[in-house]
Amino acid sequence: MESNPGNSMISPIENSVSPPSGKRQKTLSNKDVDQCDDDTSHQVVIYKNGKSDRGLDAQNESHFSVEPSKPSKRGSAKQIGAFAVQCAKCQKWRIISTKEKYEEIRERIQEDPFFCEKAREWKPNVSCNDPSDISQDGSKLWAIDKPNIAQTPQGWERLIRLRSEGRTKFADVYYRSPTGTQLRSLKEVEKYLAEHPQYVTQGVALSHFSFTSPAPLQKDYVRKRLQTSQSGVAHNGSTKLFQPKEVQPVSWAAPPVDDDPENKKLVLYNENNLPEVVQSEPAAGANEA
DNA sequence: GCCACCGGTGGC
DNA sequence: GCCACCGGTGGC
Repeated sequence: MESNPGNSMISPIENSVSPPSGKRQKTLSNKDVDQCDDDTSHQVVIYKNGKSDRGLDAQNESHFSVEPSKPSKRGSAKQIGAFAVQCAKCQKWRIISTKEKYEEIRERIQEDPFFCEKAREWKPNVSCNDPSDISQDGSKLWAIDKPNIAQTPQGWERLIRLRSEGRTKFADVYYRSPTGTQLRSLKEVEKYLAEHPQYVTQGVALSHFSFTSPAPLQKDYVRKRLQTSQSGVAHNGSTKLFQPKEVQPVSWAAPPVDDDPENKKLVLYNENNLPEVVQSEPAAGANEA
């Protein structure tokens, strides 16, 4: 038995803001991604600088959609563009069709490793022989999600809101209750459930909630208290996209790091309006809507 | 007025 | 030192 489920999941996130006026000035350039932390192996993020998304592997983007349920009041919010999971066998990334499916997989990723075949539920003939659905080329913002996060209860929604670069935190996690109430901590959930016992009766429990947010691959996305380079890491935040080849094997995938409960999932963020996918290998069919 | 976004901080 | 929690507030 393979000692480790070693697959990770990621989810591309994109900036769904689609302001016609589009004056996004943040365009991180390629410096963003510096995946140093080799040991973490649990979080990755890629930021997409608005370049071209030429060879999009569209087939996925069409399905997924993390609809912002609300036209985002502030146009700056970045939204998750897609969710992906890494095959425990071939290490390739597969875009997961829906957020729900993603959460379902994430919840059991350790006991029930993900393999390309599983993606056939929404991508008919896919196998390990097919190219990865997305590649880490620095054109998107990536973040690794934590494993073992319970599936969001029916009727509820788990939201991840990214903060902008340079803030003190990477993202905020919220839950939206069936009645539309947004809750931002376990305490609030606890209180809410106490006030709405019907959900408890239905089986909703505190253990079904987790406010643990994904972490960015780009380590300096979040402002550090002191950016001294005390750890002689290879952290060269200058301009450079990390090289897919080199990087891939690192963190996220980390098949060998089985005991690391962390490294299981990833989330990918993207600042553009386009949903998805990087110009990875020309996957089969680029059928963009 | 509401709420998305942010920073501060107390507790671990 | 990290992160869960929460209050403040500016943009809409």
